[in-house]
Amino acid sequence: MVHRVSPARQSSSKRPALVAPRDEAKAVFKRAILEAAAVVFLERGFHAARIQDIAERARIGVGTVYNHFEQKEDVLLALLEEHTAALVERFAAAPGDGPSFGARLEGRLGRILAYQDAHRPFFAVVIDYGLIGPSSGASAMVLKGRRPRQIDRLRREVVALMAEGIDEGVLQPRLGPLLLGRVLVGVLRALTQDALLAGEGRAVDRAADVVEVFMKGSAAKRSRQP
Amino acid sequence: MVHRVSPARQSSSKRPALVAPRDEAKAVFKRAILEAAAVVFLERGFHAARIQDIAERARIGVGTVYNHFEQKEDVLLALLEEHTAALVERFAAAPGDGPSFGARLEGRLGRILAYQDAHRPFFAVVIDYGLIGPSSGASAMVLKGRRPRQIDRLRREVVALMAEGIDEGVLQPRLGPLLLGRVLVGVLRALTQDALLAGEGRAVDRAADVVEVFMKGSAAKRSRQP
Amino acid sequence: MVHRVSPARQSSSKRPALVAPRDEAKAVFKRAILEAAAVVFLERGFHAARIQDIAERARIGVGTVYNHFEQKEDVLLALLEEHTAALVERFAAAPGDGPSFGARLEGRLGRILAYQDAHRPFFAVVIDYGLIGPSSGASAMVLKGRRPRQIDRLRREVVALMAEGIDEGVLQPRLGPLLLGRVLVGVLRALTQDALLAGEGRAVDRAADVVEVFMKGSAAKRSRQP
Amino acid sequence: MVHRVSPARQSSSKRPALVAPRDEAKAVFKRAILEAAAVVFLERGFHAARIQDIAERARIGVGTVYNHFEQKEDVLLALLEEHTAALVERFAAAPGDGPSFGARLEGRLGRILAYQDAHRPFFAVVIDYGLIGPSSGASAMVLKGRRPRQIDRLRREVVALMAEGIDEGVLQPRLGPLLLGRVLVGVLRALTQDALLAGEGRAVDRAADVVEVFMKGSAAKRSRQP
DNA sequence: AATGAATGAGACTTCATTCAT
DNA sequence: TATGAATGAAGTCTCATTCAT
Repeated sequence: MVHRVSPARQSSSKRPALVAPRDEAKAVFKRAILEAAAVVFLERGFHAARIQDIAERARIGVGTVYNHFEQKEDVLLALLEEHTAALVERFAAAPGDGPSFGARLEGRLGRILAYQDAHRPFFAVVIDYGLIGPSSGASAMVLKGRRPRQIDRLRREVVALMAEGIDEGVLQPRLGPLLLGRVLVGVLRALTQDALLAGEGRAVDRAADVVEVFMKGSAAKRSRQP
Repeated sequence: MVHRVSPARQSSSKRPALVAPRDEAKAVFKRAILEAAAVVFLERGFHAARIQDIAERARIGVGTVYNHFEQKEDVLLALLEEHTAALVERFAAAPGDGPSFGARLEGRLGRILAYQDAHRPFFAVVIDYGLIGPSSGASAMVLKGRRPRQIDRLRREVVALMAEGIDEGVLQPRLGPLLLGRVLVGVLRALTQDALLAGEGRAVDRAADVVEVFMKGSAAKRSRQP
Repeated sequence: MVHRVSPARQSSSKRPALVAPRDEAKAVFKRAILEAAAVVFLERGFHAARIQDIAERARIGVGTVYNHFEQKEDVLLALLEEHTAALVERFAAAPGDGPSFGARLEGRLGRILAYQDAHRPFFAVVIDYGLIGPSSGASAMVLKGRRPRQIDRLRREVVALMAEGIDEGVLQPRLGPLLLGRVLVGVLRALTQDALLAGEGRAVDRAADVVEVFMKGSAAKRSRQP
Repeated sequence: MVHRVSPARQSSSKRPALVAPRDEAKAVFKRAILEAAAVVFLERGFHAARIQDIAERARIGVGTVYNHFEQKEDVLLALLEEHTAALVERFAAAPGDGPSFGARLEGRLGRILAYQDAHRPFFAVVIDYGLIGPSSGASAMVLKGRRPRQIDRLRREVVALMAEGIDEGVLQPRLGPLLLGRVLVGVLRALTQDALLAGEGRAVDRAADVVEVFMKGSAAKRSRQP
């Protein structure tokens, strides 16, 4: 019966001590749980993932997980919310993104993919459960009625960007922004997923490919992009 | 203890009575189970799907499922194999498919999507577990070591077609046939999935869109498509 | 779906046609079931023995078993009753058995062991469930409240014989007839069981050993046997 | 959902507090499970014994049984191993056992029977499954391939002792040590089993009877024991 | 009458969740 | 507060029994 003081920290906290030590410790545990959960959910899926698997990977006890989350479902939800919030942030337009739609898209996607590289296990989970909507009935079932707030935001951002593209005459209007968003995610998934699974290469290096395939594929008929 | 003579038949058998009654009955039950299973797997995912759900939807007893399949896993496997075999058949080149790569692709995809319209619940399952490979760790986990034969075949066919496209100079070689295959499936999924979930429209009507988006998106640099 | 006319007969009926053919056929099935059941009960025990195992070994359908016996338990009961009746018959005193207690015992046991050789699988079952009483709580549980009539008779016969031995001054009175009966069965089991399991040798050849060991072991203190 | 602190303790622990409390608690539960299991296996046999029966008798939850044993089968195995180890210990020759074979045998058996009195339910189980080998096909089936180590040891000890008796000229060589061992166990079982089932008397008081019956029954022809 | 597929009660086993330490 | 053993609800699977053929 080992009483560990703190969970395993692969990336130890580099946060300035602005937080009360107690809360910081709390945050450390929460982070460790979520990191472990991302890996386990990815490897086994939500249902096959046992709380014990998560606890073991986080090097903490099962009971501790329940000190931070009410139910298993909440771990997934927290995972989605936390990281999706980060994605929303990165997907926002940035000053240096260039004027053309393609350049803007590449900038935004690039930041997302950089984040993906830093948090691979999570990303696979988020693609499955959110991003543009649950990718399967199974995923939807796990979330039951709950609509994670950040995921909704991210989806709206993606759709809004697609609408921009249509308005600017670069994306073909026929498919509509929602479907275009799905196509974008489909291409993204296709081109970055194997890297994820195989564990080689960087997703961010595929940003240009994703943009090119998506843009050409979804270009408006007489697309003239300078 | 009610002894039902036959399971629910949503689409009653239109087969001529060329088969021995007993064997026919057996086939009827098996089919009913697989049809029910496709729906339940789609709605809840493999893990959350209870044998009882499947049995209830097929209007049979729980034990009956086990008269036809050794384990729950085998139901999924049989489902994948049976329908994927049909997909392989439809994905084969057909005489009237037209000469250009695009025309051939559209013909092949069209037949697949027509099949999808006839067997919607199944298709979502096959996309998740197979088509071009398990779409998530969860899916891979369910199949454990087992590699469904037909799914392997279908994947090889898709990849081979992509290779043809590259050889003919219509698809860009940089991504390679496997990645191109993933892109195709990604686009297919994106453009037909909502129809599946919403239950409206026909997937087959999207064939042209899928082909267009994919072909343009994956076109070789100096592609000259008449 | 094969419709067999009659079950496997290892030892086909050598009975004169004194019985109505219909009843004869019925008896043939019943016998086949009991023979198969003896083997299966021996190999796996009552609980682990599936009706299907019995049916398969008898080369008949499961349903047929239920045409002859109401429940699984009744198969065991019938098995015990039928063969135990035969044992009771053979255990009865016979004219040519010799005058001394030892000679009489050897005669009686010899006939029992000869029967055992002809019906090995059954004998192991009867030792477990009856002979002198259920040999374990498990066996008693299977029989629930039911006390097979013939087994009770056999037990009474054994005990009566032991009482004779005591009365004649050859068996020591201290243990009492019931315990002596148990000792006899214990020795019998010990000396014939391995032959049963290994399948070699004849139990009947052990009769003299059983009698010798039992008689010497249970002899009255100043036993003077001519 | 009641959380009991400790299982029923019929014989509360008389151990000095030398052990860490947690480990002690663990041992308490394991012991309670094994004690309960011995009774239930005795009363109903392995197959008819439900985990729930064992849990109820131990006054613990069903799941708790699985915290201590992987499968039902392992409960039986642990039961056999633990107690058989104790039997092996007691069956070993002891300094004060007297010189003659009979005296030595009586000493050894006496210790075994004293143990039996202290652990009646278990003893019946061990006679059924082990001691000198599985007493029925059913018992052998339950153990599948597994050969409990301690039971093998005990059997070897018994056989070795029989061989000693033969070598010393007190036991008749014709039957051989294995068969003699079986006879010994058969007599033992016969003379102590009813006490077990009826719950009256002490097995240890039968030691002399067992030895006498066995020794006289299995004596070498011209046995002259000083 | 024989057959074997259908049936569902019931048993084993897993695992989310609780709570004494 | 962290811990991990205890708990029982729930799911998979088996198999005695029924009954349409």
